[in-house]
Amino acid sequence: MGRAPCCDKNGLKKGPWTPEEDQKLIDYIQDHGHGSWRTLPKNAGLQRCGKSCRLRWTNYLRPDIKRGRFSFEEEEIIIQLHSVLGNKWSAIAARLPGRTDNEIKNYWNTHIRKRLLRMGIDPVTHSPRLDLLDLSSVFNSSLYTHQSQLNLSRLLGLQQFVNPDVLRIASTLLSQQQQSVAHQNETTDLLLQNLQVQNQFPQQFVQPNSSNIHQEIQNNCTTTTTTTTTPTPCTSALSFDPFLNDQLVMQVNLNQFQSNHHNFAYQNSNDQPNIWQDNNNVAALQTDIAGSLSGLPNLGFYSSDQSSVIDPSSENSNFNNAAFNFGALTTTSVLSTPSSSPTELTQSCSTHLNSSTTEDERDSYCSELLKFEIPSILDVSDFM
DNA sequence: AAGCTCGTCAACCGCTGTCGT
DNA sequence: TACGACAGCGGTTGACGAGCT
Repeated sequence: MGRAPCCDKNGLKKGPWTPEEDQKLIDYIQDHGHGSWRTLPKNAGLQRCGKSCRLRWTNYLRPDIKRGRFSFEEEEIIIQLHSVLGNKWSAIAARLPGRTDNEIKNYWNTHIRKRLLRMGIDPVTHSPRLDLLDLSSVFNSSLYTHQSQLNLSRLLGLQQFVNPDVLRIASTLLSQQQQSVAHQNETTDLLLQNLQVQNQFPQQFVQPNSSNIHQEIQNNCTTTTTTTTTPTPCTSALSFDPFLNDQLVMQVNLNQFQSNHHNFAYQNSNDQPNIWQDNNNVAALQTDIAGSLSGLPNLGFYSSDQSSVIDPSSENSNFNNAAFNFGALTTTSVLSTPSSSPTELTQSCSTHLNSSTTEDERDSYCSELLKFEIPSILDVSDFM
C-alpha cells in the first residue's frame, strides 16, 4: 500500500472547512503566497495538512475561480477535450479558465457522462456504444470467414443498416491487402506531424500558460496505435474538432480504422494471418479513400426499415451530420468525413441553445440531433 | 411527517512523477 | 543510481439537500 494518510498524524483536522479556516488560509496566501504547502498550515495557524490546504485553495478559495453552472460552450469544450485527452482533468481544466479539475471531473461524472449514456454514446470512446450495436463482431466475423476475400454476401447483409458506401470502403481496404508494407510508425508519424500543427487548434485551447496539448495528444495517440485494448480517444476527438482540416481528420480516422481492425484481429485469431496487420494498406489508401468519402453526398444511417432512413434532404443539415456520424461510426467507430463531424453537431446545439438553457432543454435538443435508429432486429433492451 | 432514494460536490486517499541530495 | 520529500493527479467517498413515496 501507499504511504499513510497525511492527516492521520498530529491530530490534524479533516472534513469540511470552516469559514474561519478559510479566512486564515486566504489571509496567509495573500500575504505570503503558498510557498511550501507542507509548512503552510503551521505558519498560517491551521490544524490541517498541507495537502488539504492546497486542495482547499485550488478548488475553492482561489480568487480566479469561476463559480456557477457551466455554460453550454464550456460543456462543449469539455466534451471535445475529454475526447482528446481522456480523464486528464487537470489538462482539461487548464484550458477552461476559472474552472478546476475537481469541478470539471464532478460535472463530467454527474452531468455529461450520464447525458452521453442516455444518448447511447460511450463516454469513454465518444462513439456510439458497440455493446448496443454489436456490428463490430458481425463485421469481424465476415472479414475472417474468408481472410483474403471479403465475404460480400455477409457484408451485404449489413446493408440493411449500414450505408453501402462504407462497406465499399471496407472492401477497398481488403482488396489492397497484398500491397507493399511500410512500417506502422510512418503512419503514426504522419498523424503526429499533422496533430502538431498548432494553428489547427482553437486559440482557447492553446493558452500560453497551459501545458503542451500536442504532447498530450501525442501521448494518447501513441498509446492508441500501440495497444489493442485501450479505448481510443483520438479519432472521435478529432472528428469532433471543427478546427482540424479535412485531411487531418481523415488521416486520424484512418489511423483509428487501422487500430480498430488490429483489435478485431487479435480478438478473433491468434494464428491466422492478419489482413489488418498490413498497416500501410491504410496509409497507402488514405488518398483513395479520402476521395471516396469526400464524394459521398451523405452517409446516412440506415435502419433495418429502409423507409425510416434519415432523410438526407432535411433542412436541418446538422441532423444529416448526426445521421452520418452514427452511421459511419457504427461499423468501426471511424470513417467520418470532414463535413460530418460531431462537433458541428454540438456547435449546432450551441447555436440554438444559449448559456441560460436548462439542462433538460440541452438534453432534449441534442438528443434529437444525436438520435439514431437501432435496428429492430437488434434488441438492445436487455443491455439498457 | 417520515423514510427512502438519488444527485451533487467538497474533500479525502492512494498513487505517480519530479526534484534534490 | 537510489532514495526520500513533495506536489499534483485521478478515483472514490460521504455529507447534505431535494424530491419522491
